[in-house]
Amino acid sequence: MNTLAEENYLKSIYHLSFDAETVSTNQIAALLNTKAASVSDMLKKLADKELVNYAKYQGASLTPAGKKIAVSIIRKHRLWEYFLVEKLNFKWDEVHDMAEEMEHISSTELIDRLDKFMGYPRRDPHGDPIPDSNGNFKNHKLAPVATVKVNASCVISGVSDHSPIFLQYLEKHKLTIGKTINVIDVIEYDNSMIIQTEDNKIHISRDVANNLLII
Amino acid sequence: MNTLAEENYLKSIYHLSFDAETVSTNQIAALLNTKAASVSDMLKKLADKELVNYAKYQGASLTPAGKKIAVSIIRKHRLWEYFLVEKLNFKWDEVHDMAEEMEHISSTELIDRLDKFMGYPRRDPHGDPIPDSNGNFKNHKLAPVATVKVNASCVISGVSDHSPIFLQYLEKHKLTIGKTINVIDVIEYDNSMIIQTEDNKIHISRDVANNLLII
DNA sequence: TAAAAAATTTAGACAAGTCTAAATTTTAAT
DNA sequence: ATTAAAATTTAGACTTGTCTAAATTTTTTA
Ligand SMILES: [Mn+2]
Ligand SMILES: [Mn+2]
Ligand SMILES: [Mn+2]
Ligand SMILES: [Mn+2]
Repeated sequence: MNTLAEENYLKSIYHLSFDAETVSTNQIAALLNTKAASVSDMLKKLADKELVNYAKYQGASLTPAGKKIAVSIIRKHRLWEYFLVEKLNFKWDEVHDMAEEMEHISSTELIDRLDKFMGYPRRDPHGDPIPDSNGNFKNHKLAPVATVKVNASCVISGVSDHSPIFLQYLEKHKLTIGKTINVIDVIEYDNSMIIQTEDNKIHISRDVANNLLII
Repeated sequence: MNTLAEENYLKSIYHLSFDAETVSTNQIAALLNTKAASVSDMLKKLADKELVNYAKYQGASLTPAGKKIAVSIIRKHRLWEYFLVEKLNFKWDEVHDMAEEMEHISSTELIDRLDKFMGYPRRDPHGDPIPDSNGNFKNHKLAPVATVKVNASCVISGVSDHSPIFLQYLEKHKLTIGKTINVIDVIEYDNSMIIQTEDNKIHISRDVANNLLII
């Protein structure tokens, strides 16, 4: 149906569309580790296939057809990540690259059966919502810990950086999905924070506070 | 490491090597649904990478390195087929094409964990042996039902045609792996056979008798 | 609002993998 | 041992996806 490259472009545009109406060539290039020239070529092709809306120099957005494909890839990615963690006992920092390959297995029957096999999980190991077989899911934006006021409590619900190094850091400090934390203090100088977790009190940098998401 | 195309060529050469020492360009082309010219190009490339032994016009064979890759692809293919049938409840005639995609998921850690998750199965849904994580397995050639003498009994242990149409035919007549059959009669005119299964007596054509394997 | 900077597109090239048609080599048949 | 047929390889072209360098457009800045 669509090539692996096309699927990856659609997925990238979808993820980038979370913040902005329209997505720029350079944003896509940065996310996919390609060059802007390559992105221009691909946007032309995807526009021909009516999977993206694209006007030269004006950025791109997904058409409904393109969005549908993007969501189906994301569904597959997250279900495979869940499988790898829950059934094969991988850690949450180990599964992303494997899922990047597995999300391109084409059969939707396969992914629907996998979904059933696992009991229709709602969220992947990183707290991200899993679209159902119709592509429906709530994708509400979570707030970073950085926005929490002193003395307020909240529950860790996601991450905006999925890199192994960050996930390992969180794991080490037991800052995992579902844990409740309380903000003790914010150091104004560098915006770092002292937080009380269920397990201990720790000092997190501004970067960590920005990439750790809460409800 | 190796491209998808390279992996498919290596796997084809491996399968074809079962019957002959060296494999011809046309045999590979037929199996892969490509043209002989494409095969010549690829054999040159694989010879450069020292994955096949290749002398122009003389056919090809796998080097130890090429064989190792081929076996690892076959291991993945068969483990995924087992997963699809045993965990996701697909039928044996539905899984081959999905496994053709899944066998190219690169992680060996993933496939080793999948193997463990399923309890180290020895054979795939079609009776083919599954190589262990070191690539070791017994691949002894099974005899077709066609070679069984009248009145002899045997156990169905494999198939040499994996097409859905053939597998569905076998399923319909309960000629599945593990079933015992007894040859009642052979019709000399067309080499068809009357066989007694655990369930009923049926008349199978020469083609069926050639593609159904027994121990 | 005109020049400078940044972003984007176009032009031209390349690698992988495939194809058709033509040339070459091997094998089979007289 | 020639010739005919079959198998295989080479030549040249095409597609997808990528890149660098140059040209163009948009956005910033002063
Ligand atoms: Mn991921
Ligand atoms: Mn995830
Ligand atoms: Mn198969
Ligand atoms: Mn099989």
